[in-house]
Amino acid sequence: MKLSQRGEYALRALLVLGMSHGSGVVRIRDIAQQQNIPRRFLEQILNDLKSAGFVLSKRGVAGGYRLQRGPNEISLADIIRHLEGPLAPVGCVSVNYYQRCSCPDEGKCAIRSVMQEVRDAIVGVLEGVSVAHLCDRVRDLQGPVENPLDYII
Amino acid sequence: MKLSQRGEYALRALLVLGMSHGSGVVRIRDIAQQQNIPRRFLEQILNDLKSAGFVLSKRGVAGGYRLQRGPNEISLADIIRHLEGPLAPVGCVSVNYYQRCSCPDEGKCAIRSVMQEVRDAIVGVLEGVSVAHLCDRVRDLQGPVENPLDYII
DNA sequence: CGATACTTGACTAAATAGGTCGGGATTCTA
DNA sequence: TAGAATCCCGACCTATTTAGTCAAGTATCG
Repeated sequence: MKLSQRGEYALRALLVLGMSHGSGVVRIRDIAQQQNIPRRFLEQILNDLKSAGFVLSKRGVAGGYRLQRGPNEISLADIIRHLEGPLAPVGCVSVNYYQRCSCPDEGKCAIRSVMQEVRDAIVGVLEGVSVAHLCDRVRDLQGPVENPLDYII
Repeated sequence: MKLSQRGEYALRALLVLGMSHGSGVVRIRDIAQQQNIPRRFLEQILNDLKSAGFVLSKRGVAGGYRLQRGPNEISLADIIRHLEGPLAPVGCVSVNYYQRCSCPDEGKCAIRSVMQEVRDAIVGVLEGVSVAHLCDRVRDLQGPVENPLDYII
């Protein structure tokens, strides 16, 4: 599992939305400026997150984005699976994106058995962390601030 | 950490060499045929593994490849790091390929702290498995066979 | 109406993945 | 000592992915 730039931007954006969850929508421009993400690119990313059901948008003058579900209902595993595809290092041990490999018998493949362990280790971490958890970590690592947008993400 | 085709081929080749460690060299052609790897591509890969110090080669008529160090001295982490670069999902938590990211304070970055855990989980598995371990697994999963090249890898 | 935001789809440049190919250098053996 | 077998090396190629950019359109608010 490798996190692309796009993926990192998406996580940051979702974390921003998580931090200001409950207080209306946040504009693309604000997220982009604060997080130093190319605005046009972020538009594309948020659009994707929208059609995947992670966020909702509101158009027009007071428009912007907010989380669709509660921050505690979105795990990093879900997000990253949508953005980057399989969490597993090889297709033949992926649960959600399984792909048969060329070896004659998967049950007897030693490499596969190791990769299985790697997958489990990765998934174990990412399934256990939700956007809400991430927000908690932010608040733990930094003190309280006035504006949710002032947190370093 | 994602394993490319090239990386998978390399692991398979090293495992073949591990299985026949101690009984001379193995020809590229044999590995390629048995493992169904394009021969020319495998040449390239083994060459790379050679200059990285994982294998030795012998030229000429009875030539071929063998492991340079003992199978128990080569961890999957070492191999994959050489082949694919960082094991970590993002550069800013990589020990061997560290790369600063754009966030203003790494110590306060919540995303980074999660990625750190993912990295540790991955490395924990891969550092703990050597080529010798892989060979053991092969022998465990399959019975004993006459020719080391007959193992399914 | 007009300014402000999101929406949609097309486009592009650069890097990476997965190979292929030709010919050269060694080494064994007859 | 010729010739066959084997590894060695660098160049090349095509398709896909990555990281964006851009123009024009649609909804919303005051």
